[in-house]
Amino acid sequence: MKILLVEDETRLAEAIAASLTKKGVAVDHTALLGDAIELARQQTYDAIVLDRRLPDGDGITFIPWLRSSGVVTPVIVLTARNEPNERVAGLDLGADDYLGKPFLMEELFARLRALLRRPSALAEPSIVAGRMTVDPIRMDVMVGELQLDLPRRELMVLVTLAKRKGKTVLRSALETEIYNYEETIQSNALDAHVSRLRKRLTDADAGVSIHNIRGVGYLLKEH
Amino acid sequence: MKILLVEDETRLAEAIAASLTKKGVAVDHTALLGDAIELARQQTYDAIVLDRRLPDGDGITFIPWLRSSGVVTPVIVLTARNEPNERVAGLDLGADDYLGKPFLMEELFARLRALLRRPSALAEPSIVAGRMTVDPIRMDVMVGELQLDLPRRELMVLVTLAKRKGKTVLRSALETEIYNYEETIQSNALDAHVSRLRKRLTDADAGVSIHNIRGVGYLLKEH
DNA sequence: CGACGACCATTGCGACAGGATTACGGCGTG
DNA sequence: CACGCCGTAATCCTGTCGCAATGGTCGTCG
Repeated sequence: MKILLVEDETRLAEAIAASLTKKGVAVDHTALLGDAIELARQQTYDAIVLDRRLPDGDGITFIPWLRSSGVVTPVIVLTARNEPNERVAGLDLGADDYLGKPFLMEELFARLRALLRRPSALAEPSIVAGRMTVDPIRMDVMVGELQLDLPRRELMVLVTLAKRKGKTVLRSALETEIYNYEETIQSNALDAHVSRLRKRLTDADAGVSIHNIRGVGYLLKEH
Repeated sequence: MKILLVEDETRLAEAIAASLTKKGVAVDHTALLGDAIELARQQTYDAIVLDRRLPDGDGITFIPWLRSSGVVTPVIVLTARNEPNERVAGLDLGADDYLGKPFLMEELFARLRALLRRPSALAEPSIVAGRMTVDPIRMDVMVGELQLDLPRRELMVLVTLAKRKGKTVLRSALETEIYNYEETIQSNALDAHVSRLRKRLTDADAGVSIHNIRGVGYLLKEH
């Protein structure tokens, strides 16, 4: 899961990013509306968390722009005060949820999950593969009755592969899904994660295997 | 799928070529407008990626030349800044899309796919042949419910044959489609690929066969 | 009608690129 | 300060490719 965070208060942004990252969510962060537009143009996110007060304008103007570009990604708007009229205006413009500051990280994550669960959104029910069940929203993995806890990066790899099980996932797609634009990898870090993940999957007897398509990407198959 | 890349920044050009090649797209690359005209005259491409700033002129002048020659190949223009007025000018001259630098390879590929999907262009819906479904845009092949993973070159052979299934594809056409003008083959490499591809197709029971027309080329038939 | 030559099919080989694995060190966390 | 995670890089391993040798098939021409 990857989200775009548009927030100019550094401390808050860092807190949100840290909290979500811990849960296996990749976060692209920017403080400017202009950059946000650029990023949204370049890739698709599972959700967008948007502050209203931004240095270069009202965040809410971002939403019509998105929608007119045909982007249906759910948007959560953060606002200093939870004024009812702000709420209405925002929702009218296509925001999917509102959250007044201050708030608990837990609540933000819960609302994100809720949005992603909605059938209208890019709903993703749990994925079953082999003896394994992957919940791409809660970001957890069960093998049989037992929860398999995986390190963050390996979890992200597994979830994105599971979302397209049986189909090849481009190497580059994996990279953009798992790393944000700040952390560029300049080695085979991805391969290393896949390798370690494979080991864990066989150890846990998950009933799946990760294949490589040389020069193209990876592919999750049940066996 | 084969595209013409006109770009004089070596590093960027290499990055684009590498990225597209990985996805099974053959790339002819030139840094000069003059060479581009020459190449476009000699063969047809599925799309053209064109930088504006070139050593021997503004890339955009290429488009009217193309159009007046009756070439409808879609063109994506790369430009340093995504200025609205540049945008308008370019689109007026017949460019099909604009992409401001810097951009993600993913986006370029996505836009290429989008252009090729347009009905006006050389639209290519999935091709069904036997038990096999070939998606010439995503460059993948399904047999029944299973994805058939093929090495890059064999994949390219299969896709170009599938695009004209039931019709003979000239040997020379296959060669220019699969190799760019830098890598010339001086052996029966093509035959070897066809042979290995045949084996994989029968193994997977794809329900098609590749016939040879002596002295002319190859032909994909369902059986 | 038979034989020769051109063309094609198949397969093994060596080179090479790209992936797999793993040890190491840095870093954060409890 | 001990442990686990992560990125890096060194090493090993495997798939793919172009090539060429061999054997087969088809057409043509004497």
